Amino acid sequence: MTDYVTLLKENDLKATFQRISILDVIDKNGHMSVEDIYDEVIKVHPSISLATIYKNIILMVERTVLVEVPITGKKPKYELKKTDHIHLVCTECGEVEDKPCIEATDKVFNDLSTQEHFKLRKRQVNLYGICESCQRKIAS
Amino acid sequence: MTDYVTLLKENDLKATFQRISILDVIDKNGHMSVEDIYDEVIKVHPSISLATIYKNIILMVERTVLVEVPITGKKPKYELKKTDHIHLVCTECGEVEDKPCIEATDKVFNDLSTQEHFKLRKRQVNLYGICESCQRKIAS
DNA sequence: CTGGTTGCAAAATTTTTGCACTGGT
DNA sequence: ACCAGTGCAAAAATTTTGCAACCAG
Repeated sequence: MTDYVTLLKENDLKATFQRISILDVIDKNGHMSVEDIYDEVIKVHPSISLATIYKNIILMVERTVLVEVPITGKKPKYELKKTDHIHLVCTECGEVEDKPCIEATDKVFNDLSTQEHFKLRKRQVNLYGICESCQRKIAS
Repeated sequence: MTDYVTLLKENDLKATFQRISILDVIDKNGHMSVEDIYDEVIKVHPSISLATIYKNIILMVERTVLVEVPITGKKPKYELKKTDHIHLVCTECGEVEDKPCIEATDKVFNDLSTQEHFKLRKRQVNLYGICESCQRKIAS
């Protein structure tokens, strides 16, 4: 996915340089907080304002171009909308890695919802722990 | 669990009326934001300050007496530390319901972590949707 | 008693808003 | 050219901090 112009227009959003830049840095960096996004976008567009970042994130989340990923003890991060997946969150370095969903667990969650008469709309699985690279750093 | 005094002391926290009240309202109400907690505690302790709520939530989360539950698009909520469980989050009324974890999914998450050389510490499963009671309200 | 805790008020931080100007379509 | 979108500065909301008074152990 690199055609942000089309993506934006499909969602009735004008394809401004600011918006394209926001999508671009999120795509490159994976999972970013508002501050992270601002710090990166300002490099390619020095006059952008934080207010514009906020306004656009809110809009793009509403249109589900972006997805908010809430994380225990941290500011929420934002990622591009993609197929459902699991997050591995490293509590040492803060990195968030995506892993594909697993059919077995999806079925269990669907069954649980049915049983509870709960109309399931969205699954969110975060696994917190220490990533391989941080484990090495700690060991040494 | 009603012996908050012991719980606090076990965690090297003095058993003040403020802290006991915080634990008490969370136990009674289940999942609460900082504001929610303040609004309830002030009923039994009118002179409590928001700063005290903040300071104590931070402390109690550090000592894992409380657990932060981050929720998409909302302020985080806090719950008493208990055995692992799944959250059903109603996007209509905001209610959060606990459901026991399921061995099958836990095993899958453990296996995934092992395979990725990820040292798993904590699982967090939030299922977002519409609860039974809100479905009825919408239908009528 | 005494060190941890509280409550207040002030500061810092984060997020939202209003509005004149700009730029995409 | 029109109107959504931007950027600024100001306001609002949220969270943190410093400190004198207080109280649990």
